[in-house]
Amino acid sequence: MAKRKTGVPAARAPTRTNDPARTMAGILEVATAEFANKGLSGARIDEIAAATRTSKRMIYYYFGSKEGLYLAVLEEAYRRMRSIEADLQLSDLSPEAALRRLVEFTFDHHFGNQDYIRLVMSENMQRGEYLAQSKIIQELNVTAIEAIRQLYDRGVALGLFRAGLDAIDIHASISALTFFNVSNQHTFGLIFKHDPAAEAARALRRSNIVEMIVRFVKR
Amino acid sequence: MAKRKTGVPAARAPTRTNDPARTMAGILEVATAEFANKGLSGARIDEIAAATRTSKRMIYYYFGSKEGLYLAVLEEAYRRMRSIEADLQLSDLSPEAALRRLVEFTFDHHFGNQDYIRLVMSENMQRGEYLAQSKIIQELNVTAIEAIRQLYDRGVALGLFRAGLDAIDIHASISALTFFNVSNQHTFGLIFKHDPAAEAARALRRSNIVEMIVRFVKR
DNA sequence: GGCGAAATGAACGAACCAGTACATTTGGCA
DNA sequence: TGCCAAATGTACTGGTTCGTTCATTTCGCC
Repeated sequence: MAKRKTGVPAARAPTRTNDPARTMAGILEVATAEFANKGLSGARIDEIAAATRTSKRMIYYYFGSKEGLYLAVLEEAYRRMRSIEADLQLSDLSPEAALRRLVEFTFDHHFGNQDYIRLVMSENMQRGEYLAQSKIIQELNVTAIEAIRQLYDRGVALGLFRAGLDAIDIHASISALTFFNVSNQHTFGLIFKHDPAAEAARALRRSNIVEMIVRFVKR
Repeated sequence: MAKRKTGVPAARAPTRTNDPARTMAGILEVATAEFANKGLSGARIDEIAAATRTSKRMIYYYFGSKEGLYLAVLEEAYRRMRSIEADLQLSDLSPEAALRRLVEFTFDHHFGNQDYIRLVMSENMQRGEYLAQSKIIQELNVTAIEAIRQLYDRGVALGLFRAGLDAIDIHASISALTFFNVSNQHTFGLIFKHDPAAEAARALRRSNIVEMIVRFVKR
């Protein structure tokens, strides 16, 4: 108002710059943290907007609704997850080494991406309602299964693993053990307080989980 | 108004009956379902009140606030959980049989009490904030650990189990595998759809979990 | 049989919150 | 260089939701 008005370019006044991609990315980043922290119903659009460089208006402009934003956050989180676990070179290793590596990776990855864990928890509280709406996610974690199937089949062929197991079932066990370690840390830790040297406790837990999976598949 | 007024007892008109215990129990029951379904922030006090024989006024009269009601629900759920798992006669069985029985029981119990699972999920979304406020819960699941410790020590003494394991760690594994089976059923089932003969799949999953735990502790 | 505390009912209010109406600016392109 | 669609800012609104106020009824007890 005071700066413009005349034909003068106003010496590059603090003027707005259109940058849709940046705006959307910024919204998604803030929204991811908010939804991960408070869940779908606990999250507040106003708080997301306030933490953004832009305004609430833009959230609705790009994502349509709170649910639309939530779904976009969910999809992005799954997509990121998949792309990371894609470049895990397992075929070079022996079946058992590959399995150990996979479990260790999953454990560390879950521990290091608690926002993702909490988003999945949240989505399970919604009974998968929003994930079901997503087309792109359906085919996602099939790759995770493929990695297990391949290493498992190799192990069976070499006589190292016992036959008759299901790759999905193995995946379920790995996920359960590593996911729970993060998802239920608060209630579990509260009842059985053992945080002194949490670092050491976690390392021990990690190796026990690896051991449990390996023992399950070996003959 | 029309019924009373005169000294006539009005032939036992549909008159109110004070029954605090019943009122509180009714509120708790409805609230448990609501909080389990929608979580703390998703739950609606008005909906709880509507589903009750009584009114919203009574919820605040007895529980003070939404959070107070939530905490009461949480405590009651944990208490119920503990009382059920208390009468599991494990000392009569061999260590391995006892362990199998404990895992099977936990699996079935988690599957059969999904409200409890969802309340625990919800509480973990709140980072254990409310559970931490509860005095009575702190000492609760210590009994669950004791059961494991006893059967494990017996197994080690008999040379059946390998030494050096931690009862809390074993408990964590059992909980993780059985809890996840319910808590993440929606996202997991969505990605790897395998519901045909869900009954059979669940039985298989159950026996695999038992097998995994047993293989972990045996020499 | 009546007194007072406990228990209950009905309606209301104030804050909160998702979503929108209106107005403006930016920037690619003809 | 001017036009128009895309992008953005500001202020508001209508419904929802926790919690309360005011009034009444029940019932144990003296």
